[in-house]
Amino acid sequence: MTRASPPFKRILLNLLQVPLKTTSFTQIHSLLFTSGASQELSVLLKLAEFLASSQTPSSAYFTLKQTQRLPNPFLFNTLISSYTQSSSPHLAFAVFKHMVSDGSTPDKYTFPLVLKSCVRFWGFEEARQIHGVVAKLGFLTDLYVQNVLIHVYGLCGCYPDACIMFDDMLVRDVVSWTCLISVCVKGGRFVDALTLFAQMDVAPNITTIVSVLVASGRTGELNIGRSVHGLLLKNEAVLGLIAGNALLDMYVKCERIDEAKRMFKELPMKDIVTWTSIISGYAKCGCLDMALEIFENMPIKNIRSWNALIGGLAMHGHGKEALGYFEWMVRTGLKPNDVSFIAILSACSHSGLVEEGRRHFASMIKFHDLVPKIEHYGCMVDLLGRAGLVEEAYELVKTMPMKADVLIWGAMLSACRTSGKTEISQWVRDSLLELGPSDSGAFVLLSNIYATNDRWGDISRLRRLMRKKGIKKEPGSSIIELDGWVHEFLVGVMEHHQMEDILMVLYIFEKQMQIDEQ
DNA sequence: ATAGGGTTAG
Repeated sequence: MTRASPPFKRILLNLLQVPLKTTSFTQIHSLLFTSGASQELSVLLKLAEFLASSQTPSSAYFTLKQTQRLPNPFLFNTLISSYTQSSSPHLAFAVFKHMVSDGSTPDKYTFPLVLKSCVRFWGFEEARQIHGVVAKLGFLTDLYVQNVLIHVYGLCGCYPDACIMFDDMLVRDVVSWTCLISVCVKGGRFVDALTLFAQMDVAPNITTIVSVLVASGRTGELNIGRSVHGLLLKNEAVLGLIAGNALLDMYVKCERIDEAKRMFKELPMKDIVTWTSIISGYAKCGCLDMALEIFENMPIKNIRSWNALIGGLAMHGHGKEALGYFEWMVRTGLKPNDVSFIAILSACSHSGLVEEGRRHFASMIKFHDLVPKIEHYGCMVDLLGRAGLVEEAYELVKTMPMKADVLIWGAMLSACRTSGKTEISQWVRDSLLELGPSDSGAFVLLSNIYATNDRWGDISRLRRLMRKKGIKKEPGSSIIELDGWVHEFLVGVMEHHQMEDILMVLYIFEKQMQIDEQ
């Protein structure tokens, strides 16, 4: 018998569906060979998936290898992709290592699959090694491989490498551009994302547009967001869930609640993301009643929906209510995350609830298994500072496990201003200066903090300080030299000519956009 | 058989 009979094949496939004990697996395994089913591709693919769910990479690898006279990359690729989707994605890399050291040559499909696993386990070093193998085996010119390398490097915290990949490419397609743009967005480089979009020389598709909408929202570039919206309308794009949500959230982030409301009404599909987004919109503009109403009518609520509501209450000084909803959320069995704690700590801070703030901060570690990040320390410093407890804030900054950043120093500085503790205040100023010229971005941030608080005196003092320290950048802007011309870019604001570039791109691609969303 | 997208806090 060279081929398995159809019923037998079906039985095997069904057996491979369920988790098995080792003994029954051994029996199936021998049946595979004696029946000839090991020649059936569909059975082998199921076998690969099954192995990934139950065996170590090396035993899975060698089992699959046994089924073939020559190593078959296709089967190993399936194994890699199954491990990538599992809860232990780094095992995909282990399979890859076996392939390479065992002489089973990877093919062009292997690299994107194994690189994708690196994104899931933050494997920058592994990605580099794979990159080396890619180069050695001559796959560096493969567009898929190049694109996924941009993506992996960008998401594993190595943005410069992603840029190098992108710059070195001779041919870039829409995915190449979209990869880099989305990497920028994920890393908070929103202006860079928009600048890249303005330089695109291929038509964007809906995936590109989604990233651009996020970037427009986060930079508050309503004009770009609106133009992108216009482009979608002109293309008669049927908005899918993701694009619709991105558009809605762009209006929310640009604080255009009326437009967001209209979008919300018109969206053909809504899910938990849509609801959360509109709540945060109502969160933000002070329409707490509307936010509450939507929240209560939501069919499903996740941690982000609760955080949006609690954060909104906190933002508008309803500290007690925010805490109430927090307790309620915990009672429903949802686990608060780090953002939940930023929301309630800032609620305590704005409402002067010192004792509650201290208690919740302590409970993060004790009861919720969370490690406070610098933002949480920042909230606490702010809370203590506002309550006039400068000494305690000072102790906290001294004992916290990480280096203080400019926001912490900013909170300390305002605490000192009202307390008159000159000794601590001097220490804060000295520490701030130690951040040094490399941290000129920090000064810009600080000057923004001052600016929003109408503290222009502080700003001019800060500028003097920066000049004295040899920090060249003026706060609030950065200078870039291009083709011998010096352009000054305002922080967080697009330059006029950049804006025009983007509108031009939108115009050019008006009729070329590939609407690939159903 | 391989690549890219949305929501929370400050």
